[in-house]
Amino acid sequence: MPGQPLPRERGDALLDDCTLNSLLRRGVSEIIVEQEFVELLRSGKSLRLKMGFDPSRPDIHLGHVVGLRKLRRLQELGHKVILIVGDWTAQIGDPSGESVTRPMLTHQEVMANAESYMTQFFKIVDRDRTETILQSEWFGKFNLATVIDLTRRFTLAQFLERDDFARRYQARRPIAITEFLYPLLQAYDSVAIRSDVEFGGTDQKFNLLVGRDLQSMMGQRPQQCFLMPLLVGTDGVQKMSKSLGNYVAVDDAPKEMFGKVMSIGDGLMLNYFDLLTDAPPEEIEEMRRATSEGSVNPMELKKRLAAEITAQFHPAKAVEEARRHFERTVQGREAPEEAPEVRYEVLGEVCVVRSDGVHGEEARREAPIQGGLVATADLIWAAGLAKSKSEAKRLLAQSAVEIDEARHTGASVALRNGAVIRVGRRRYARLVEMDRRP
RNA sequence: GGAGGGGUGGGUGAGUGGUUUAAACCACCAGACUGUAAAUCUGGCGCUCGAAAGGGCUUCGCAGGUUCGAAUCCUGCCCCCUCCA
Repeated sequence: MPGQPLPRERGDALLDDCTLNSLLRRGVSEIIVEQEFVELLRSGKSLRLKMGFDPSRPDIHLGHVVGLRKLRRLQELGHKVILIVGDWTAQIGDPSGESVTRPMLTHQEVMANAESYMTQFFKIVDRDRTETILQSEWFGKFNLATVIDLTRRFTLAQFLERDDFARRYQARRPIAITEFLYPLLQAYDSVAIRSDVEFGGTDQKFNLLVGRDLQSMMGQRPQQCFLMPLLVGTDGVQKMSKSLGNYVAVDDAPKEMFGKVMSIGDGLMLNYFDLLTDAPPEEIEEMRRATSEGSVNPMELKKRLAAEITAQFHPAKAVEEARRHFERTVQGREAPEEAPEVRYEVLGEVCVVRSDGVHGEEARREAPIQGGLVATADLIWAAGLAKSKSEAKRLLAQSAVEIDEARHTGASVALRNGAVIRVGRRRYARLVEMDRRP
């Protein structure tokens, strides 16, 4: 139940062995230092849990959710999340992505991105137990002297230990000097907010450790580093990331979310159950057995997974709709209950089509009409179902086009108000003549 | 400052004058199959004109040049890497 405020009582009593065990094991890659972390939890003190984000990438996907769920659990135990808006680090670019130099963001853009990030963030994490701070609160006061003081504390050799840097250096790829500043700034954040525990994916290990070191250099108790496994993306190979296009966004519409989860390989399913749902371990074990025995259809399990994940971000009704939509269009190969509408009007020899297009932008395109028939490829392109006319022709040749549930390969077709065009498995458009509803 | 190496399609990466819209692999798209948008197999994967056959244009960091013809040769510029100082 996302967004629901939590009961206020502190949770020493809640910290039984079972809770603790799941906290330390499930969806965790490594805790540095685990023993200290457990002691902190048991101390009854409300901990300051640090989580940073880069406002140049305001999108949250399931890969982030693994960690956010963990934060939520800890909030339930009475701890507090400190969310840092990385308005300075964003200007450097996290070296782990091997990113190209990024354009500097204006303050306005940063705030807009932060806003959008937070509405997604608070779908999982409790807003009332979160404090949000901008890095500029402390870095705004920095000057060259402070920066020099910071850089003096670490050596090149130490930084080249970092996996990303080491690999790039070995591969003779460029590393900008500013990139060395990234871990330093992130580390200083920990000092500034007196972090008790910092959270991040395993690729953040180095940055988190620098924070730990810097805190102790500056006379603070070093933070614990809580590292979470990187979620494998829908391609089943690489980590989930927006730039690789293998992600399921927290903001995805229910149908899309459900479908994307269904598209993961069967082998990835149990991993997702483990990291992204509350399914008890015994049940996951049971699923593992059932699938390897072949006594259950993996598709049924995956539907359950898709439903459970979608339900974390959408109302139950929408989840049911998404499931029906999937069963209808993908399994049943039928037209969806409602295809997106594309408006058209006939003006003499051309058919003018207005659509939002497959790529989002509003477009007004024309397809020629001859003897009452429209050129099919042009129509598909005009309706935004193909990127170019060439692509539309290719799709036609590959018999990927259906009009009113009948395969269509002809070069031209009669225009009909209310006709449903389908291209491939997922692209649909319903033709609606302007000022007339079917 | 000096010496050398390199920049190829969304990615990795072949290709050193013509058969190159550029191998191969990945990603992606489509079809077949499947009670999954899994897996597997097959095909496709610059734009444009054409019903089609086929034609035109555009592409190998950027800009010029040599040549009947250039990703490939020459010149200048930009960027990256290595070594020396």
